[in-house]
Amino acid sequence: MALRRSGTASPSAAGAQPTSAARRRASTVRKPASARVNEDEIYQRIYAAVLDHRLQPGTKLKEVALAEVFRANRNVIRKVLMRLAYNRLVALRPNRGAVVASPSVEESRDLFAARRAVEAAIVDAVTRKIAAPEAKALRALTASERDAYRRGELRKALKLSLKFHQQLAAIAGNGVLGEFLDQLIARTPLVVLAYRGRGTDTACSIDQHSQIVDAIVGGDAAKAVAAMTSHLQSLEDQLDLNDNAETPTDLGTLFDVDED
Amino acid sequence: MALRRSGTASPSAAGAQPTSAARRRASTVRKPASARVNEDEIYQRIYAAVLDHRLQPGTKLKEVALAEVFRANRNVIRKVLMRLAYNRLVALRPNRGAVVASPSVEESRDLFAARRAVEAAIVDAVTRKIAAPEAKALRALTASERDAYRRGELRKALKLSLKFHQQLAAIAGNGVLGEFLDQLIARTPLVVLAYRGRGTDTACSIDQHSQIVDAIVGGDAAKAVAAMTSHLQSLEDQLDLNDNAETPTDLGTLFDVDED
DNA sequence: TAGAATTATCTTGTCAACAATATTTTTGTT
DNA sequence: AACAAAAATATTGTTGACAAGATAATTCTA
Repeated sequence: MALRRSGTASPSAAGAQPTSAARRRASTVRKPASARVNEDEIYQRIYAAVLDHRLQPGTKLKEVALAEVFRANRNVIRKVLMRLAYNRLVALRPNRGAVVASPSVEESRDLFAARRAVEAAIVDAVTRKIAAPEAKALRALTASERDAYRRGELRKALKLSLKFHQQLAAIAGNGVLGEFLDQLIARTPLVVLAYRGRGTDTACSIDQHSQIVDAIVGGDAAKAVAAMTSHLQSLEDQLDLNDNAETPTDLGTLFDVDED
Repeated sequence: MALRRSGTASPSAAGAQPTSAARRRASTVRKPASARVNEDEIYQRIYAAVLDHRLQPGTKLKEVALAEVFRANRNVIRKVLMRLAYNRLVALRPNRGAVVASPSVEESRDLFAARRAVEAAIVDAVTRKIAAPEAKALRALTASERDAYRRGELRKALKLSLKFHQQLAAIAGNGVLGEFLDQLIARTPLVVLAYRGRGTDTACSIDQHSQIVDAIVGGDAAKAVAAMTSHLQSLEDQLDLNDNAETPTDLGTLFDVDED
């Protein structure tokens, strides 16, 4: 039997085996199928929402609600939630659904300790194998990072800061450590968000990045590792242990999906 | 006291209760639905099959076949495959299904390098915070490990060897690093299997474990880290770069599910 | 007969209904 | 009125069917 490429024909004309009671929704409202969002975009959207503080820790992420918002199937939502759970951005409780993760103090400390371990190894490897063009690229990266910060483009500066760490991992060339760093980077913002002190800003990190590059191009692996370690330590030191108030957000029109 | 994480680090739902309505299949299949395997067990079963060389790298893992073998739904199989893919034991190609992963030489090297980085950090932390009872437990572990090896119980010895590394992670108390180690440990056997030289055995590792413990209880962090690093290095050095022949196995009665 | 295009089959991806569990609301008792 | 039990609702988990895509087989042409 040939497969018909008949697009999205409505299955109302299925006269052969209408055994199921699926036709109850046959005459229901038909949304003009505006913007169907695919899996990766849903992931990014929810992730960004968590990072933008629009979804606070503890917020329940109900499958049907998300499915309706993104015009996606519940199956897709479920997959996305599993991915988010894998990165510890949401907690998946059996039979009780998903909630935005609220990392504990201990977990936060562990996270930074892990970053120190992983990024120390990365910097060590980079120092041993870096070539001239790569060093130049690192310099350019820190330069544009500083530039963005001076212009007040904090969002861009933060993005470039992330890219700096990822670029180091790329130069190191260890795929496994690179994956680990990706995981750590994905989890870090939630921790920072949960425990940041009021007066915190990311100013200092830029100079520290430059110092790391200096040590790397200088060929001093121990110094480079130390620079990276203290950099991450200073980031952790900016964190606080105050109460994290929970004000459960409604996720109705939270995502700016064009809802007609 | 050992803080014990859940066996394999996985964000998936753990509580699968067999309270399902299995009676509905009474008329469909002639045989009375013998052994329905739950998600975790399926994971372990496939994982063991990969490690036991019954499923060679490159073997396609078809969803329906697995579902029939394990008397499970395709959805469950899919979830298991996602977990396996997350641990890089299978490769998940879009629209083309899952195959048992065949780690490259480069990936294998990266894996061991990552293990050195992660376990170095673990050993360092252990050395700084270890207490008397924990040290005693480590001693006992290496002792029983040596015992098992001398008795020729290689399987048990290998298991205890794994436990040694995990025990260190537990003592270190860093959950994030512990998760990473779990991932690395899960991936290691496949690499060893793919690239092991013929004359390789795990004899030497036992003495090295003792040396690591010696350095730890001696309070010499640098020495302990060096011992762990060289231990892992020696494991990697036993690997080979020969051709890995692929003889695709049929997964028919490969799993010893009681198929009546 | 070899190779390419087409058809057929197989496999994964998507979907909506159904079942089971958790949560909320209501009702009854003290 | 407050607490507890029970019903009602809501949410997650599971299942089978259908659609889309990929692989294998076949046919057609040179």
